[in-house]
Amino acid sequence: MTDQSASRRRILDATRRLIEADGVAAVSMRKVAAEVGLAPTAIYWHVGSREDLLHAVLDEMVADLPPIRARGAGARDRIASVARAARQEFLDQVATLQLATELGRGNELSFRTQVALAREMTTADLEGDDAVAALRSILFLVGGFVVIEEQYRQRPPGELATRDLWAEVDDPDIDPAIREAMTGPTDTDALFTYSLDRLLDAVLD
Amino acid sequence: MTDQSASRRRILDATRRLIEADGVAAVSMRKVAAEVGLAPTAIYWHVGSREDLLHAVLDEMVADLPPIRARGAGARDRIASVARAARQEFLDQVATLQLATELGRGNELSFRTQVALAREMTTADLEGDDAVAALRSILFLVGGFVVIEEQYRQRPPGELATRDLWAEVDDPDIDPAIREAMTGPTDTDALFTYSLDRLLDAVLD
DNA sequence: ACCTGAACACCGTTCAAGT
DNA sequence: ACCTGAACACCGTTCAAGT
Repeated sequence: MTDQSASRRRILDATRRLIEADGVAAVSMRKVAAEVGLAPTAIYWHVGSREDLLHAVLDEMVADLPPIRARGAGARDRIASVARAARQEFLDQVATLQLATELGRGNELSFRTQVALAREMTTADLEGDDAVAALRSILFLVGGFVVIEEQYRQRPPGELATRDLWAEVDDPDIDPAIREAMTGPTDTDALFTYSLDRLLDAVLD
Repeated sequence: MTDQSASRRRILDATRRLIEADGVAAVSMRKVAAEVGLAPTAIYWHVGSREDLLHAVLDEMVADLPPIRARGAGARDRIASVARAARQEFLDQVATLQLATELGRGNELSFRTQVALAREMTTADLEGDDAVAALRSILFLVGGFVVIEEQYRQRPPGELATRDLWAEVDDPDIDPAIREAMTGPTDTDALFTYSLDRLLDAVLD
């Protein structure tokens, strides 16, 4: 691992820089090669195909993720803190999430959270099918929020947000107050806390 | 709308066929052109760029989606039925979801569910911030499930599922029964029903 | 109005050839 | 072991030219 060639090291670093600056789509073999001052074909010798290259970069990104640590005293607090930490991790590391999704390795990221949750469930003496169902439902909540928030952030300039679409709704079967509220922005932080709290209410003991 | 040229019609149909068979990535101007028997450059005259083409196809896919209808008598049943119908719609129309995500128009799909939920909230006399928070949390639950299930389905052949990763876990802080259960398959239908029920428990009155 | 062909600037990838 | 250059089969897109 430590005796990799300097060229390989520079190729991986340049690729990661490209991804974090302009997204996965911005990575081309010719661009990476230019960045490190090699012929495009030299990349193949060091890291293999474009896909191999992206996988290698993701490996390093995943290794660099901070561990998910539980905080707090009670079981509920600790479980909630894991869920919040997992979400925060990917809000902070958008490139990692995007690359993992692109390569079909989102499950690897999810796994870290699964293990952390399983530890807290065990500590809290939660057992059996209920514990597993609770674990998985929390997992989907976190994963769902992260992925949807990410999609929301990547909405192309021209596209309308749903709050704009709501401004044009004129439906007598819909409470005007609800309609009005839907034209406002969504506070995803607050919504996540709310959803998580409600789910934990229902799922724990 | 009805007086579009036959060529344009055939271009849109061929593109949609390509997307539904092999995914968005399989759509190239040259392939579409070959499919309809025109020179690649003729596509530009009829539908504009590749992006314009994809947007036009998505427009038609969205128009073809069946309306989301509430079923049942009580408020809770009707709200749950909307959530289930919304999820089912996209499990049935994977190509539509994939294309919308790719084009950053996932919010449009979400909007249909938002309106249907707002109607049921109004009928049930749910009002104020609580109703909106409930609506949005249900929305994120449905959206999260749909997107994650979709990602899960697209896992490339070589990649490991998290259940495989669990098989190698040997952590004294994790209940062996939980570990064992996590090596099994996830019944996403049951998990969705479970999560939705728990959320509705906590969110409705 | 509708379509073609040539052309440009990009891709990923293979492979023989060099040092 | 490490790297280059030529080459192949693809891309999206523009534009002048044809009917």
